[in-house]
Formats: sequence, structure tokens, C-alpha cells
Amino acid sequence: MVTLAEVAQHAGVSASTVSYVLSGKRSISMGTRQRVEQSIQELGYHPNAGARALASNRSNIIALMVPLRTDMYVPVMMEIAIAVATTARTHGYDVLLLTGEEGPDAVRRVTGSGLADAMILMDVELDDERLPLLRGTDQPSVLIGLPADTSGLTCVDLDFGATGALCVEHLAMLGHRDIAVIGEAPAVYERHTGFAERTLDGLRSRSRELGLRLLHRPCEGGYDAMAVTLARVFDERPDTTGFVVQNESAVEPLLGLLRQQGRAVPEDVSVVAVCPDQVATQASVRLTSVAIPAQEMGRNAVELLVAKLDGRGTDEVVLIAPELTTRASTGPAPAKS
Amino acid sequence: MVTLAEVAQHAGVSASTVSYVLSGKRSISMGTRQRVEQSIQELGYHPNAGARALASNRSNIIALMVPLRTDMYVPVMMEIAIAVATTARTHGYDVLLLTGEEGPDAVRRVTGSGLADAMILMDVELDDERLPLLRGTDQPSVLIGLPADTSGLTCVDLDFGATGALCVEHLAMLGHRDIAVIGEAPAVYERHTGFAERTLDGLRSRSRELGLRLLHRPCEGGYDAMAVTLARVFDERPDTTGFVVQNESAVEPLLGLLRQQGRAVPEDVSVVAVCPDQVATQASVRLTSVAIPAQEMGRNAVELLVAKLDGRGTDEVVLIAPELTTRASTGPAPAKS
DNA sequence: CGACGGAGTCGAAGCGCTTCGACAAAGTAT
DNA sequence: ATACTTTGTCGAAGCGCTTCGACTCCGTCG
Repeated sequence: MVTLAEVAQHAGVSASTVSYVLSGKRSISMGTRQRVEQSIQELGYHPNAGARALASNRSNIIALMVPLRTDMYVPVMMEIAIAVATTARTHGYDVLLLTGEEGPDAVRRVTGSGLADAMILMDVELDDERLPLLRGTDQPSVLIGLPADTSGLTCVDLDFGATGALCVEHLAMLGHRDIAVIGEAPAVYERHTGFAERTLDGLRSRSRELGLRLLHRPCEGGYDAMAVTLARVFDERPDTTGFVVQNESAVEPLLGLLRQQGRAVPEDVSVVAVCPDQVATQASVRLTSVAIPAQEMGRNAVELLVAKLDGRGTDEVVLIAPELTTRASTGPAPAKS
Repeated sequence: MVTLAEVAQHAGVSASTVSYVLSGKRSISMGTRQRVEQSIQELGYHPNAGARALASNRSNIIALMVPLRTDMYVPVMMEIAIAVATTARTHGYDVLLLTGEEGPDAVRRVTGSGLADAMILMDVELDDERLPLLRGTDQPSVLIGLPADTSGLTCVDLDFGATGALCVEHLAMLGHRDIAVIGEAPAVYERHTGFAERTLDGLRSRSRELGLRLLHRPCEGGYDAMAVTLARVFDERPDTTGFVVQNESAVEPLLGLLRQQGRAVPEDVSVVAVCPDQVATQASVRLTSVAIPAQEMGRNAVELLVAKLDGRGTDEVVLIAPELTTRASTGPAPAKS
């Protein structure tokens, strides 16, 4: 392994000079800089991460805590993770992958050991048990998702409230009066993951404002669960013509079942989904949808974190404005029969 | 931050003793050990990762390189990543998430800087440009996937050859003679990702042995692409009664289109998929499938790596035997019309 | 009964880097 | 010309840990 000292010797300067060339923290003359850079090239020098971390008290690592369960929005999680990793690299950081398994202990371990300089937490619950720890440490962190109390925290998320409102508005504009919401699995609500509830709030309050009738039904993914849910919806509200779906794995079942029942999309029934664009465009009907901007969330989280690490930036909640893309699954409400 | 020295002082022993308590590399008397552990508890001590890495030349970090693209088997990748992370933790390792973006440079950077003790590479191509680097370093590594030349490398993968054979056998046993393979997107083949080709080899050679007629068509995911592909298949081989699908995002389109064409599954047409169980059970017809054992692959990779790091274990190729689960999408071939 | 070996502990020497203060050389203001 | 700042470089002191050799007790063996 090549060390700083060897590079210094090779370039005929002192070790500290090489260090300053690398960090740019003091001015270095052109000639020296070039000689050092040349030596680094020739010797194939890479600074030792451990030594650097020890001396500078900075690991240049960002910890990313992903949820352990893989029952929900997996592609979104993955896309966020990848966006985080690539964005972090552009700022000179690497990413440590932590699973939710260890829970709060992982936070303690990482902050305590100086393994990472900062953390990003995904899938934050409304009243997450890791939050007190984050508030109690001076290590910067960013949450992807919104807990109940955001004081002293930095958060990034899609504005799910506005997302719900947007879906309702779109359907209302097309003349739909009876709207059914196919929600996430009951477990998601029980777990108090904020986004599901916030969407629902948005849907409800905007429906009220617009005088629409809204029926919300949680739903596990898959055909069987969807069949039951759908039957109950039409049973309770036979005039339902608009659907809002917020469960990736319910999308295709819903479309299939509607087709099977002879309800044409979008002629008889309109469907708006909240899902990644990929799902929307690959479904059997190209779906009008509000995209989940995974990349943007990941990128934003890192930018905020880096700002904090650089002493810039403060606690703030960044809500990404939802965008609804009209595709083939929504149309004017059918004339009242 | 609490340091070793403070713990030592608090416990009334020397720093080295504390270190030995932590590592267990020398025997320590019961009394001392307990006193030290007590102090560690009380002070909330966490060893500093950087210092440890510097002194011991071990970071206790495993690097995981995931592919950058998210166009393929994303849930599988995620599941592997999570399995890697959790398994690594049980062995005292953390996981560094690298994206394929940097390519070979990432390998150089990580091995050069001592950031990680070992690497796991996912989505290895047949003639991957990172392989020479791996062979040239003494840092242990494990590949998930199989390159063309495995000499000097340790690899874990599903036995895709046997997987192909298994699919064909299953269909043959049910009396199907004309089989169509809906493959991955053409890009996947062009990229020379081994698994697609190996599956195809398995399918072909077993078909030949069993005297079946096999038609292979690559296919992008989605309904439109699938519609074109399917039309061509039945055009070319009208007697096709068996399908093998190896593209998650083609599964649902295929089922939808078959239904639309009035071909019942499994009465008229049987479908075998190679996909994660979750996809198989959530499809509109519960699919007979060969599972992609993501968890097992991730876990295996880590176990092999840890073995290498401990000086046990050697280069070897671990092929996981495929298992076919019969569900509702396959049945006896219809009587010849 | 003296030599010997194991168990348990300590001190000190690094690991490779960053960073601070010092200092020489050169430029700038008086 | 003097005093002062700026620029570029160096030496040395750590950062917190691991690990090696040394040392002290004991119990044991010949």
C-alpha cells in the first residue's frame, strides 16, 4: 500500500504538503502541486480511509437506513437508495447501507463510532422511535418521509396532502361525483407511516370542499383481496365512477377486475394512481397518475445533508409538489344512468 | 466522545486490557472483564471506527456494488441487498453501497483506500471489466452472477441452466410439444448478462433432448411490446401451448393478452415463469414458477465472503438448485385440435 | 525446591493522516 | 530602507485504537 509519506518522498516534499495538495486547505505553488499530483498518479496513491477518518474526525460516509420490509414500494425504495448513493458520490461521500433491523441501536452505533458523518432515514413513521436519538445528537440527519412532529428535523417528502387533493380535483373536473379510494394495506395504516394518512387527509378535505362523496378502503395487494374490496365498494356506492389507487400491487388487479366486470376504463370508470411513472406506463391501461419522485427525493435528501455538513443549511421540511400526468385511464364521467 | 482510555481509567485498568476485553484476543480474568464491561455500559462507549480501521487494518465493511440501471428485477436486487446487509451485520460487518456508475474505478478506490475489507458485485456481465481488477488484488470478493471465466473467482448464482431445463421438463411432462420462450429485453442479451443466456441454453438443450420445439423471443416489458411479440409467436408457431417467461414486466401483459384472445390459462395454454415468488403469487393467475432465491443468494454471498476473510474458504462457484413450484398456470396440454 | 510455563496485565510503539504553529522568502505599504 | 503582510513549505503533535514484547504472579513438574 502506498502511503502519503511515500508520495511525499517521491515528489521531494513533506507529507503535510501532500496533504494540503489533496485537501486544498492551504495554497500551494503550481510547480509543487503538479509534482505531487504526478507522483500520486505514478504511484497510484489512494488515501487510507481509516487514517483520514481518525485524523480529521470525518469519515465521508453517509448512512442510509432503509426499511427492512420489502412489502411496499420496493422499486421506489431502490430508486431512492440509488439516487442517494450516486448523489452522495458527487459530493465525495460514500453510502453505508443500514437496514431497519437494528432499529434505534443502529443510530447509536453509527453516531457513536463515527462510522458515518450523517444519516438519511427512509420510511419514517409518524412517531418514530429513532427521532429522539436524532434530536439528541449533533450529527446531521435528513428524513425521507414526514413524522408527526418535525421540530428540529429536516425532512424531504412528496406533498402527499396536495397529492390527494390533486387526484380529487382531476376527477372532479371530469365530472365524477362518487370516488373510491383504494388505499394501502391495513398494516401500513396501523404502522402509522405518515404518507398514507396524509394522502387520505388531502383526498378527504378536498372532496369535502368540492362536494364529492369519498369512500376509502384499505386493500392488500393481489387479485383476491382486490376482488373483495371492489365488490364492497360497488355494493356500498353503486354510482362510483372514479378511483384513486395508492398501492402498486393493487393497480393491475383493479384494472383486470374492472375489465372483467365489463366496466370500461376510462369510459365507465376513471382511475388515478399514485405510483412511480414506470408502473403507470406499464400497466394494461396507461394510467393517469401522480408520480412518486424517487430520484428527486433521494437527491434532495443528500443535498440537504451535505449543506448541513458544510455548515450551511438548516432544519426545514421540503415538500415536493405533486404532478399529475394525464394518461389513458381517466375521462369524463359517464352521463348519469 | 468516550474513548478507550477513558473506559480504561474508569475501570482502573490499562487501555490495552480494555482492547483485549473487546477483542477477546487474550485471556482476561472474570473480575477484570466484568469491571470493564460495566464501565463500557456506564460510559456508553463505542469504539471509534476510524481508529480501529487504522490500527487493525480492517474496516469491518463489505462493499456491495449494485447495478445502476433500474430496468430489471429491481425487487430482486433490493432483496439481495437487504439480505446482504442483514447477514453482514450478523458477522459484525457493515455494508457500503456502491452503484455501478463508477465502474472499475470504484473497485480501485475501495480496495486502494482500505474503505472496505471485501466486495460483493451484483449483476456481473459475462466479460465484466471489473474482473481483472478483482483477480489482481488480494482483497476477497464474491460475485452474484456468473461471468464467462470464473477462474480465481468466487460466485453465487441460481443455476439458470438447470432452471431452463426444469421449466421445459415440467411442460414436457404435461404433454406440451410447442414451447415459446418470452425472454428478457434485447438489451439484456446484448449486454451479455450471463443469466439470460444460461437459461436459454438450459431451455434449448433440454428441449432438444426431449424432442420439443422451442421458439425464443426477447421481449421488452409492457403491453404493447408483448402484444407484438405474442402475435408473432402464434403466427410462426400456431400450435404453441406452453410459455416460459423470464421477464417480470412481461408476465402480466402476457396473461392479460392471452385472456383477451380467449386462450384460457391453464386449459389452453400453460405458463411457467422465472421470477420471485411474490410476483408469481400476486399475478392474475397464480403462476407455476421457478423462484429467484434473492435472499439465499445474498446470504450465501456474505457467508462465502466472511469465510474468505477468516482465512477459511476458497474460490468456488455456488450454483443454487432451482425449485419449481406448481401453481395454477400450468396444466395438461390440450388434445390436439 | 528451583526451573518452567501459562494466565493476566501493562507500556509503548506505531497505523497514515490532518492540522497547527513556525519560518523563510517574497511582495507591499510607509 | 524598514516594518509588515502574504505565500508556500515544513516539522511535529496528535487522532483512538491494536498489538507486541515484557513482566508479574502462580501453580506445576521433574
